[in-house]
Amino acid sequence: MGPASSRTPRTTAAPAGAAGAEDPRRLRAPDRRALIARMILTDGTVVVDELARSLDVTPSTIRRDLALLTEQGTIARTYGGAMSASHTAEPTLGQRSGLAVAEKDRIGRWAAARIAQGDTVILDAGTTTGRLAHHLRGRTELTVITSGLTALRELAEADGIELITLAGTLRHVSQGFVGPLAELTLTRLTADKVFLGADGLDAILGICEASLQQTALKELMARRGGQVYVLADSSKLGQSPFTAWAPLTGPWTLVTDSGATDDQLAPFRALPEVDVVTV
Amino acid sequence: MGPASSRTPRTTAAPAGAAGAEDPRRLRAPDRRALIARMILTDGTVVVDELARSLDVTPSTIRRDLALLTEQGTIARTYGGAMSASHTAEPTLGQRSGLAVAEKDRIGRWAAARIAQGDTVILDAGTTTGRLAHHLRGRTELTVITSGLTALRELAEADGIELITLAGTLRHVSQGFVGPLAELTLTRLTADKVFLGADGLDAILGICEASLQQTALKELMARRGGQVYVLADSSKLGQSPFTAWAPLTGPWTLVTDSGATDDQLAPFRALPEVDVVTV
DNA sequence: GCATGATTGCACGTACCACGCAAGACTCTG
DNA sequence: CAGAGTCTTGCGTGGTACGTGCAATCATGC
Repeated sequence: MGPASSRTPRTTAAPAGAAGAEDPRRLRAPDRRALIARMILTDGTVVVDELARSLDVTPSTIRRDLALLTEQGTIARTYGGAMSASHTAEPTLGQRSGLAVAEKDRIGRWAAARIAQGDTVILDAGTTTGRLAHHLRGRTELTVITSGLTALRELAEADGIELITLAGTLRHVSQGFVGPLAELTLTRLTADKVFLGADGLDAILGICEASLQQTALKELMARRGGQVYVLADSSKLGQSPFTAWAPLTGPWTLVTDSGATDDQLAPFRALPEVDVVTV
Repeated sequence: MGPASSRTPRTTAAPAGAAGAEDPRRLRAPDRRALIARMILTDGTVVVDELARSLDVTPSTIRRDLALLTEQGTIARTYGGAMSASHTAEPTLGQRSGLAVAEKDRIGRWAAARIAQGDTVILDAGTTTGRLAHHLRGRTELTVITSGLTALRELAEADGIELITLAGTLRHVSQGFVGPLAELTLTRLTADKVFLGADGLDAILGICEASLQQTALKELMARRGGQVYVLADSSKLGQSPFTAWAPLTGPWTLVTDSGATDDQLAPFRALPEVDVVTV
């Protein structure tokens, strides 16, 4: 069409109706974006063309807005529009959980593969067990008992999973529930498999944590489950950052990443009751 | 890597391992679709081209699969791929939280103002109590006991608040914990104030919920707290959407929005032990 | 009142998508 | 064991949405 047609359409009448009343002032950009975000949050889904019509801007502008909101993490684009996006924002979570994301994810994936249909499992609090929980989404006929808010978040929408939380007081730093109430709840439950996290791990001393509340709970968890798995990326092995310890008595399996050195693994391999797995 | 490789990749080796054995038979269509569905549920997001490569079929086939799954409601298409669609299809919490947001927020704000420093409060599950929790962020010297995941999320990072969760099984639709474990935990706790939500509210019958587990827990909560507040926007008053009821025996306070009609409020005002507040 | 920055509409090239068609694979039946 | 029917897949075509550069317009601050 007219290449010189740069005539401002700004004051032209709106395409649909409202012939007499010209638009006094449209929504400003930030307000419009906020409105779009709210529409998506409440309606769940929006369509680009409809937004363009109802807000009286071109689809290009809507696309730009949606791109902005997407980058911001509020929403997710679909083919002709956008939708709400609560649990798609992985990069933020990944960044926050910080170190060794890939390793934790590999460990979590391997552990998830150990869990069979019909199993009841206990998931400790922590980012690694959170990754494990992530890989359980979509599974069915599974009972998950957890004291971790991360795992809880991952599985909150997983309809196929029976999700049981322990009671307790929230440790904000570790996003997990601890204390007498958590232990009380555990006395009413057992599980097929237990997956424990660790701030530090020593072959003789066991699991190292920042507080006795945490170690006490881990000890109890280990006793309430059949098989015990300790998920710890290689940066944790041989470390003792704190002074509270949870000794591991029965047989258990150490799951770590392939970045672990032989020096790190040797003390664990020397133990007869410990199985060592690197992924 | 194949540049213009339109050669049938049918017999190319599988990407991982099994070098010698040529692919005897790829995944069957239903299996492939189930696998795609699970990948989307666990990973949150997939890309058409990657799926095509990893499953060794053309993008067309993947698109067809995704179209099928979309129609089935399992997933949602995005521009170059697909993502999980848990809340778009289902009228669970997403839509419900969309209703009367402003009212719920006003009610939550008012309730938050009732809570003093040093208080211990019980927060029921639900969106309205979630708003209440939202307005407690930043407060200090406060103990919050809750059975709701929404409140838990709001206060997970609130360092100043001692946050205690009840144990229990998660009801995915209401995002709250219920069951014997929740009740067990409550027997170890009391609070100064209790804030209950409601799916429906009747002056005589009490609080209406979808399950007896919920009503049983609400009853117990009411008994474990000093003052009892029921937070219910005006759309809930006089409604009985379900058949499970939690009667309210002692004195309590109804907190609703100013949209409530006199007809709705009259039955409650007639009760001597009930205080009615509109915000 | 003027300059600067943000915002918007338009145009263009690219990528993705839906549909139809024909060949191949699998299953069921006689 | 053979043949027919059904399902599935790969490819081609037309259509649509997408993202971005560019120029004009509007809002804001001095």
